[in-house]
Amino acid sequence: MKHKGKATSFDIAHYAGVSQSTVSRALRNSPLVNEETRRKVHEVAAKLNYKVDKNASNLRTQQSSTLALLLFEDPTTDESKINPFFLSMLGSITRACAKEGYDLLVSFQSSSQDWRADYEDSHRADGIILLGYGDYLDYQSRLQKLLEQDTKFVCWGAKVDGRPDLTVSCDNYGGGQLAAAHLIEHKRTDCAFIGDASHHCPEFFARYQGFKDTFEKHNITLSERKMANAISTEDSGYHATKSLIANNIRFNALFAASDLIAIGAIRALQEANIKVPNDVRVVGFDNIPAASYVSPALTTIQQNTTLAGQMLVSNLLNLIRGEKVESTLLPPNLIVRNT
Amino acid sequence: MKHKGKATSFDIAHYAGVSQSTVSRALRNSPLVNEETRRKVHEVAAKLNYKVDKNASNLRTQQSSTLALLLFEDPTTDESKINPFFLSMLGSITRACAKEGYDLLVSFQSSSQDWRADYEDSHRADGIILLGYGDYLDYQSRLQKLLEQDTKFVCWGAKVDGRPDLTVSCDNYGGGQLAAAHLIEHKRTDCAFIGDASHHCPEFFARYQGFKDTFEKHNITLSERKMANAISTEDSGYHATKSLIANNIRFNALFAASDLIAIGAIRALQEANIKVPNDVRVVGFDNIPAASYVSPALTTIQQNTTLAGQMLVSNLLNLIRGEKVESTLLPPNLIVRNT
DNA sequence: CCACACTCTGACACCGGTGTCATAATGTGG
DNA sequence: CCACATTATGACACCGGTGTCAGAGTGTGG
Repeated sequence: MKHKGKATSFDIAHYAGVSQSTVSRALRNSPLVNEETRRKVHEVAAKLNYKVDKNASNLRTQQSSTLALLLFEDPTTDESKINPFFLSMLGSITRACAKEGYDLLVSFQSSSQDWRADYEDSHRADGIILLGYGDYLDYQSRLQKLLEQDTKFVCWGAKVDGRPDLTVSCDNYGGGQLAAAHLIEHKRTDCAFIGDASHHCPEFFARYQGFKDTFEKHNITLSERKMANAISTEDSGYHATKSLIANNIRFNALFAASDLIAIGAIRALQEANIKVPNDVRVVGFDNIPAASYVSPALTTIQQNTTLAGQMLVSNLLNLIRGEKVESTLLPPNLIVRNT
Repeated sequence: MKHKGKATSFDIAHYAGVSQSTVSRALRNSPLVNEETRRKVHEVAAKLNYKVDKNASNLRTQQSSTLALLLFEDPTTDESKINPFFLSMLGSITRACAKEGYDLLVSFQSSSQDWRADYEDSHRADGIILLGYGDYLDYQSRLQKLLEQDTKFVCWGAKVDGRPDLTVSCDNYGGGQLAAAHLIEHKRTDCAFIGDASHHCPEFFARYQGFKDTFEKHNITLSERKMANAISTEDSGYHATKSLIANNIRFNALFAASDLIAIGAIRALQEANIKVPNDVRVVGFDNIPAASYVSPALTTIQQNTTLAGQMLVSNLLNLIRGEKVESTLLPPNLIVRNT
């Protein structure tokens, strides 16, 4: 019963004394096959350590039980450090896939290069999940191309008007509102914002809008001067905050568009001998693992990554199955810690 | 020239006015095909947005240009937080795969459940990378089974004597030596160790051994009492350190088996009003991204994840190609920060 | 002009499954 | 006992490529 190479369904058929067709049916528990034959086949298959050849199976059925994840990195980020928020997402997406019986192909994309978005074209994956902040070079036109090719995909991130793709995202606007309400409650109305309030990054923009609008509802106008641009890295947050301080701009609260930015901001504040939270309260966004490790522990707006991963996967699967799917907005959550 | 469904090589053949065989050859730039035909075929293929069907191709060639990554989680860790060190590894492995033209299938394994290690059996992947700390339930016997099946795989982690698998690992023993040398240099010889010095986690054990041996070379014996067990989480490090303090155990330096443990330890020290690094110097292990964010920034032993990822992938590929491969030991690196 | 090498192309089997169709075996009612 | 439904099985085409082999077409030397 020893073999060279992997066993095929023909081997099983031979040893079980049935035809290969029957083996195939038996292994997939088709009701067409007799209970006893089924048992016999399963038994032989187990003994030979037989596994269905996915390539053959996929080829025939024209589907792969595999999803592809394209992770877009912040172009300026150094290559060994990946945004921890996306890593959390990756974890939950993997798990969600596994739960649905799908495998996951992971690819990190440098947005500068050509996308490696041909997983579906080449029948490697049934659908694609796009993960990344911001609006990359040619993002729109590339999405358009995916749509034209009738590729099944879902995006993580802000729903942009006029972009007809299916998205799952955190309610960034609502998160901004939560942050504002929290600071107002603590009478900190002289606020700085570190992030990017332009349209480059729709997520950051929405967070800022929700933040600003809430203040305005309380008849407080945020000063344009107290804003600094930053991308989602610790370093960028540090330098942006540093430049505010250097320009002698004062504030008693700071809202950062992401936790990494917030962590960098806190470093800059502490270096300038500004006490957190006594002098300046800080609120971040994402609730990355490190947020609870830094000291003082970061107050932040949590995105529910577990749920997000599940929604991305289940929306994508529904799309693949041809069901009607709507873009999904997930509620954020204020986590009050020590800043 | 508009099609329903995806184009096949027959479609290309039809439009290019050649046979399907020639299309296949032309697309793979076989020297057998005439330059002009080659160009023509490529042109038509591009126009039809043709992509080779990987399933068909893999089925025929019996290889998948895909590697699988099995990530074993610390069983006690809450599901949304994954050890950041492994996430860094994941990033570098992805990149290394891409560079070699391989795709990567990612799977998170709960070690309690059955391994999902049949990627090779089912021809989904040409080889497997195993990533995880420690010696899990049935780890040995499962590896044995992989070996018997002649599955190609490499492991990250300590080389355990008598385990005939191919590994890539950081020189954990050497890292422990570095940590010890650093502390001795600063005259901190009254050291605590937080981790697991038993054999449960061979990586942690090797780190401790290198640490201890270096002290002994300086005629200093580490007190068994100043050790506490912890798994690689912030929380575990916190509680372990807390219990040392509660037992009135004093020390002026602390070596943590991982950065997460170190970060938890620092929190416990600070809560007990013990100053870091003035009262207690702390050295971690891994150099996870958060290590540089926490304050004071963590002094730690760096593992070169970029190189590690590359070595895992290239060793595995060599193994697949049937070349002779040796287990690889990577040199660690002391990163001095503020603890 | 023929033998032979060389270049390029097409026909065809093949990879290992899945789905369809035909059919053998058995049971059931009239 | 025959007509017919029901159940279980095998034969076979098929998915879309790749590799082998045979042969057409052209060139070169004797």
